Formats: sequence, C-alpha cells, structure tokens
Amino acid sequence: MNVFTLENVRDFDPDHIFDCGQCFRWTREEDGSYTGAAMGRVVNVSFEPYAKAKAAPADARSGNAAAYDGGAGTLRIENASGEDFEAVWRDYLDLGLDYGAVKRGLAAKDPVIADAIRAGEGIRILKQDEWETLVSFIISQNNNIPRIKKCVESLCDLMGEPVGELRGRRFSSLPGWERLAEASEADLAPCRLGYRAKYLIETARSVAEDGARKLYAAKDAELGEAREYLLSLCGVGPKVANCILLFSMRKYESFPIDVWVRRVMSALYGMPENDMKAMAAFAEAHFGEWGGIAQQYLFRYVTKSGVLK
DNA sequence: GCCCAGGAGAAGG
DNA sequence: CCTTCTCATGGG
Repeated sequence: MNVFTLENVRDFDPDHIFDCGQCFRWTREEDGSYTGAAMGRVVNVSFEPYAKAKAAPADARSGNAAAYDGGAGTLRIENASGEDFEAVWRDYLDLGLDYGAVKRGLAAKDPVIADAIRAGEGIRILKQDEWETLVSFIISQNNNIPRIKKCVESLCDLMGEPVGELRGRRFSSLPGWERLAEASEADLAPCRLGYRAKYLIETARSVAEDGARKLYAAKDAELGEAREYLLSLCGVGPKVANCILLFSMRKYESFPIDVWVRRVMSALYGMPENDMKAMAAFAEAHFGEWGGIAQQYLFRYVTKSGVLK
C-alpha cells in the first residue's frame, strides 16, 4: 500500500474539510480519517497535528476547538504516490493557498466571522471535478446532506465504473455525461432523485453537445461568463451555480446563499431574511475576494455549532 | 398528517 | 422585472 505523507501542513482538519457540505463522496472512519473516491482514484486522508501528538488520547478527536489551533502537522494520504500527489491531490486539497493569511484578513472584518473562523479553523475549499460538482449540486437542491450523499452514491453504484477498493469498501466513479445523456428517467428511478432526475439528464445532454468543453473551460473564464454558462444548464440556478464556481473552479469570491446562510445573515448580521440581493451585495463589499471561504466558515458555524438554536 | 432540506422552473402579474 | 406555486423524497 502506497502512503504519501507531507510535513508542516497548516490549517487542515479533515472534519472541517470533508464534512461541511462541499463534497458528498467522503466518509469518516473510526480513526477520524476520511475515505473517498475522487479524480478517478480512491484514497484515505488523515491529519496529525504536531501539538495533538503529545496530548492525551482522550483529546484525540480532531476538530475539537480547544485542542486544535489550526497549527502545523502531518498530512497522510493512503493509496497515493508522490506522483499522484503532484498530479492530483496538492491541487484537489488546495494546498497552494495560505489559509492562515486568508483567516487573518477575514477575522479582522467583524466579530461574527472571527467566531465562525475559530469554529472551523481547518476548512479548505476543495478543487473538485467540474462535472462531479455540477451533478452533485443539481441533486442538492431542496434536499438535505445525508440524502444527497445517498443519491450520489447510488448513482455511482448504478451507472459508474469500478475505480478501486479501500478500507473494505468498493468504489465506483460518478457516471459521465455521455452515460447520463443516454439514460431515461426510468433508468434513474432506483436512485430516488425525484424531479431532479429530469434536470440531470437534460444537463448531461447539454454538456455532451460540446464534449464538456465549455464546462471545463469555465474555470479560466471571467466569473460572470462562467456563471452565465452554468445558469444556462437545466437545474442550475444562482445558488447551485455559485457552489460549482466555488467548489470546482476556485472562484473564491463566489458566495452561495442557501437557507442556512440566509439564517446567519439575518440572525447575526441583522439583514432582512428574504433580501438575497442585499446579502450578495454585502458579501461582495464586506468579504470581497474571499467571500466564498467566509461563507464556508459561516455555513459550518451555523450547521455544526448550534449558535442559532 | 405537518414541516423541512446547501432551490429552481414555470406561470402569472 | 417581481412574486407565488409546484416539483419528489425521506426524516423528524
């Protein structure tokens, strides 16, 4: 078994990264690591903070705000070589961005975001595959995270190709646009996608028209142009488009507004609950180029810490 | 039975 | 341009 390790990694917590609603194919192991299929490979990712190694085992669960300071540690990727890391995982895990600097900049903006950052010190925005992110977030609409995971997994099991086996489980890839473009709603019925099945098939046919060229070119286009293309796809509205821009194209300023973000903007920033335009304008003016990252701290803050309950 | 979930499309103004 | 209604599904 190939195991890749990297020392002196900072601002990295698997719970904060893989369990914050940006991805749906990673599952937590008993030891706090995460196993998942992405980019055509299957790996297990774990992180051992240097400070934590000296702490008592009872304190071992990463993500514990008291024990975890966002400091340096060892990143460990099971079933990956150094070549895999350079080709895929450095980029996928966004290790090129200094999140410490981003957090310092954002935390100075106001006390709310500062608290949210403390609750999610180890968040990183993944650079996921564009097609997988598009499919996942079409499924995500008017849905909840546990069921989104079930839908995506069942879609992979039904129509994907085997990609590997790890920790006693077999993984399949997400079916490509060619496969979904020729599928019928009846074919997808076992996945229980509801009315989203139709959106998925129609979008797959649109993407297949140009061999996904526009989809994969969008990350290098201007934000507005990339968003306009995504909005032309069936089942993609403003929120889903912003998630795709943020989680697969590194458009860090993209600020997805879902029901939870609406709640935090209303309850903690005092904004009118239904004024999405005002929220978007506030995010752009207040958080600027790191709006999407701020949104992830806020999202995890309100969905995990229970501040609003 | 009701309400809700990382919303969007369609219809009506 | 805006508002309202409807769309499957499963869990609480």
